[in-house]
Amino acid sequence: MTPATATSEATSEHWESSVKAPVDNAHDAAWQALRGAYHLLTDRFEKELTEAGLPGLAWYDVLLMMEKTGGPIRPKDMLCHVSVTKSGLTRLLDRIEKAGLIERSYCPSDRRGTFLSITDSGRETLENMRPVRERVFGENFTGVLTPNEADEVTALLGQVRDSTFASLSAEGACETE
Amino acid sequence: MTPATATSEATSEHWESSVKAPVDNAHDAAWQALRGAYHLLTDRFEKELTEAGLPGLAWYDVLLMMEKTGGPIRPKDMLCHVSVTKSGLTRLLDRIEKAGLIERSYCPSDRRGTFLSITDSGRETLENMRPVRERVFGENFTGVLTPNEADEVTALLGQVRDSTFASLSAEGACETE
DNA sequence: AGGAGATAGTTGCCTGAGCAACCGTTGTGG
DNA sequence: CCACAACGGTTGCTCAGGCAACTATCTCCT
Repeated sequence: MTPATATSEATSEHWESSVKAPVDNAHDAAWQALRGAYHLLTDRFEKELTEAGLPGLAWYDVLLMMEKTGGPIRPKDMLCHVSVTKSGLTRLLDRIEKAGLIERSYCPSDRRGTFLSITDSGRETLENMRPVRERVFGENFTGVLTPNEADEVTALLGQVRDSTFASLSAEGACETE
Repeated sequence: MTPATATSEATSEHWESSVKAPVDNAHDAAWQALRGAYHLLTDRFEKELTEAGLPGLAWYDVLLMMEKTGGPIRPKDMLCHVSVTKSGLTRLLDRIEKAGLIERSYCPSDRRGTFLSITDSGRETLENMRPVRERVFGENFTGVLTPNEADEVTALLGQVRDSTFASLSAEGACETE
């Protein structure tokens, strides 16, 4: 993640005591739960993606996004959805392109820009990852929260997200336009 | 971390039909909210810590933990609370020690081990970070969620966390080869 | 007691990513 | 039409962090 990324050593047993770490108030407990849920789940997902042949979570995000949009997409429009800087994105795309999962081409409407398209190989790879996603999230997320509970999470954390996003935007952190 | 408010109108001009790709179900929305809330909040916190003079979030975690435990603590007992590997921790502690915020000494009961203690300078630094923490979390977490809502978050995400933790722990038996 | 493992911590090597400087392009005001 | 700012993307530099190998110690089992 940020640097919240793949770890094989730092998972499992290391989280044990953190799981039951005593907290002094409701908000701390909520933060602990949020943090733990996020880290454990992404760690597991990334780990299983890697085992299935996809180097990292960011690759999955990129491929998924490109499949969703359907047509060519430009790096600058990806920046809001992937949590890397633009230089990081350039190199991430370098790697993914080198692996043959996406292609770069010239953007006709803006000669500064680049068009990215997913290749057949990329689509296939993404398809291969679907069961992984379904397994992991099915076991630890979809299967754990009822749809109503999921809606609650969305409502509660959506507030946090939007509030924080507003704070950050006010400081000029991440312009999404 | 896909802020719902983010817009990519540059692309929608070309691909308006497919770009929106709204989240298809309750669980995806919940995951998006979780991810967004976590990333945005930690990014903001880390950024403000840095501005206040503390290089990173991990430094804060380490100092906070050392203050909480009071006495000397060993690196291995820290691994559960900081999400880094042991080698990463070694070097993180190197840096923090070099900055004079903690001290290493020999562990009398186990000659392999190390004792870590927080210095006065470290305590002071941590103290200086408290207002930062209170401001950020006050604005974007504590102030956004009522105590009852925080409890809900704890209950819901606690399930996810524990379930995922269980899956990871049982990884030895459950292989995907 | 003694040897086979496990454990705590450190280190070498390498990759991934942020920052800042840069280049070519686009857009804007005069 | 031109000068100049803003933008999209890439690259050099640097650093944090993971993995694997290593050392020194401890633990357990016979």
